[in-house]
Amino acid sequence: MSTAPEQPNIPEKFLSPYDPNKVESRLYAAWEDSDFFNPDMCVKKGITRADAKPFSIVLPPPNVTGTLHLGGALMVTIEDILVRYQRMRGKKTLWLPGTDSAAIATQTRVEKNIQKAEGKTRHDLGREELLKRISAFVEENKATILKQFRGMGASLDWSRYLYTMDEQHYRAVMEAFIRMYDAGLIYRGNRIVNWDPKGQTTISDDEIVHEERDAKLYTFRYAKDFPIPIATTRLETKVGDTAVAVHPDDERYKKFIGKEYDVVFCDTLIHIKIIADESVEKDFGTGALGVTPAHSHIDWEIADRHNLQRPQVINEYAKMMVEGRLKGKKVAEAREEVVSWLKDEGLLEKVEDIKQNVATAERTGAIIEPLPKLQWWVNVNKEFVIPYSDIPGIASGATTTLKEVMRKSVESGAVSFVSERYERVYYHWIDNLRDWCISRQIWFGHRIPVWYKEGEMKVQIDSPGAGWEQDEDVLDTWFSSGLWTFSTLGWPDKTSDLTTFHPTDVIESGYDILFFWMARMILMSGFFLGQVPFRTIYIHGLVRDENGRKLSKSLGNNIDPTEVGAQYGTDALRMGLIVGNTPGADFNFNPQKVGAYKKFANKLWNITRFIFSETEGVTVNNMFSEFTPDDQALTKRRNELMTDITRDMENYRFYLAAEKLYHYTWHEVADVILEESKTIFAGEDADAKASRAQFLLHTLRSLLIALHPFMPYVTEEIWQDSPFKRDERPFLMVEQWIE
RNA sequence: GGGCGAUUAGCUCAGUUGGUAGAGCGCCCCGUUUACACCGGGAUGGUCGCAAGUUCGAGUCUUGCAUCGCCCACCA
Repeated sequence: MSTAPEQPNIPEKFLSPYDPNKVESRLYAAWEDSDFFNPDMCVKKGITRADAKPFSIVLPPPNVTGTLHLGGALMVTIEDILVRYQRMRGKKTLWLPGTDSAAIATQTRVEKNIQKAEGKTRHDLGREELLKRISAFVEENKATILKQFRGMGASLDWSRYLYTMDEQHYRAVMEAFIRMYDAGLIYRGNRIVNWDPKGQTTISDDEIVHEERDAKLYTFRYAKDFPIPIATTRLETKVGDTAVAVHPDDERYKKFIGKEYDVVFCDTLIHIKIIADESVEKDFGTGALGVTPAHSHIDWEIADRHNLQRPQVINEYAKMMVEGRLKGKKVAEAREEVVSWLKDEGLLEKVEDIKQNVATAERTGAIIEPLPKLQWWVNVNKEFVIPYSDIPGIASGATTTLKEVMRKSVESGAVSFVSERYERVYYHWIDNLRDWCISRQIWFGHRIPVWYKEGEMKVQIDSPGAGWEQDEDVLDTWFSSGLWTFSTLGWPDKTSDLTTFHPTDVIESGYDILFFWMARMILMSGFFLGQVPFRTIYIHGLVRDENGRKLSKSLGNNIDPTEVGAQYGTDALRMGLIVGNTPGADFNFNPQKVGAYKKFANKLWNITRFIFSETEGVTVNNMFSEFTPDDQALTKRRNELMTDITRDMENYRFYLAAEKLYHYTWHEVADVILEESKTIFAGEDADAKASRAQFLLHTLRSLLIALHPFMPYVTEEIWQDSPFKRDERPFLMVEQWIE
């Protein structure tokens, strides 16, 4: 390599193109070793004032056994930009990392592995052995995701890292269950649940996806002398009917209301009462609804109102439980059997082809069987006294409900959305919220702290003694995730972290888990602390490919952010994910764009090389006041830009700030100002030279600072060999922001 | 059935409170190899989905329409 003799003091690294691969892991290690990711250390080392305003954000914990996908890379980028910016603003900044056990997903995967390798099911292994295997699997896999987050440049405080199955979080979950139970908000009840016959567990309403399928709508009578024909798609459930509901104003059926009939339907004796219920649609089907309380949510509610029997006729394996010709048949076969029986009896009046939305389990794809089960529930409508509340509109000591807590937290503005339109979606969701089923029939997770012995029940963490059996079920993963903003800070202990950093400032996540997670955090934080969990919700959209298609392995268009980062550099990847990405909207990711930002990193590198070589021997003078009129004008323009950028940062417009900085750097500084400077430096005017030298140095310094949240690596790498570096602040990462 | 969003250059998208339309990539021409070929200069390219309204002025606000997409909802 040639080292130009006329540039003796320029650090040699600037003479060859910027190479991210030579820089990134070294710099990340240096940052991490410095302890400046930890706000306490920043205070201790004099970087942050002890009385500085705190800024905190929790990382939505990724699946501990997962790998980083592009959506995750976007999440990390946005949050790191936010955090680096706030840290440079001088705030006591905490970004708290963690990983999630992802109970169902992880257990399913381990079970599958065992099935493949050993041909055994979890029941062959037993609970204890399975949990051991899962734990080993987690240990083996968790390093990957943590390494990938580091690779993105994430300035997370690893000293506070928490895994959802760690002791600290476990205690929080147990405590939460017990306190909610004591407050009367958690109850055990035999109620209709969404049962996943494949996964053999209950799932919540939010874990259901509706799929449109072709179905047949059958119109039939229970018996020859039954007065009202009814329509249904699920003939096999009709052996579980206990009523026929009609609309109270329906002239056709008014005269039958209150009458009761005993009929033998497909070998099963059923007792049908004709009832009137407002929920029945007069114009659909025959205007009469066969009520199957045990196997339909709506019918269950009707049964509540009319005090009906609720015989269960389908079991956990989606097979018929009745005697006779349907016995033991799967639901689909049973349906065919009922059809042929109806035909034989001359009871089938009509068969129509319709489109139907079928509820399926998001994870296993199985068709959901609604059936009654003894489960644990959180009552979202029951009143309780909130001992302490910071939530506007709910006073300390007031009587309220969890639903009201969720609504008021947002309505009052205590929690606000960066994209306002999500607020209405949120209210809509709350209004339709039913009691939350929190028990799951899997083994990996937080086991319900309830003990039984001879009909007695105790709610406590440890076994009450010999002969007591613990509840078999574990808690819904979202029950524990809902505590995340404060369990990570040490709750239920009254820690100084909790006082300092809660409520957190921002939660940042994709809209796919808005309700799963964010709404539940609001619920939990409101109940346990009387606080909102965060003040601002930043929702990012789905990352798609450049043609707007979803990224998926099966489509073959999956993009591994780690590979992209290795090819173009992490800074370029971050820019490619941010520029043009509006909060809340889906985003099409274009690898070519990332290529453009790789060039940009190099451009900045070369701007540095030029400026350093032209200002050889010049001392940076922050108080310099002898600017030429031209340089005064340029300084004014630069200052205005920085003010503008700061405003964008404060308002979460990172996509704009990044683009403006890009444009200014390349097309104003490099293309115009540097070209013009060549003439000045070649000329004779010493004052103009001195002025321009100071201007260029000040400008480079500003650019590095403003670009650092977006492109942390290249800016830090330049800074480390620049005259801007100060002894008391060894990294650009902890330098002060310029407004 | 209810709600939400989108429609801007060939492609993918920005455009923050209304003030003569922007970026990346692509395409064409020219130049440069002592900051940078991970380069520079220039050119081409848009009736901002359609229609009406408010305004001195509308991509931006209002209304209607069209097309596409998403979310919610168990018409059994």
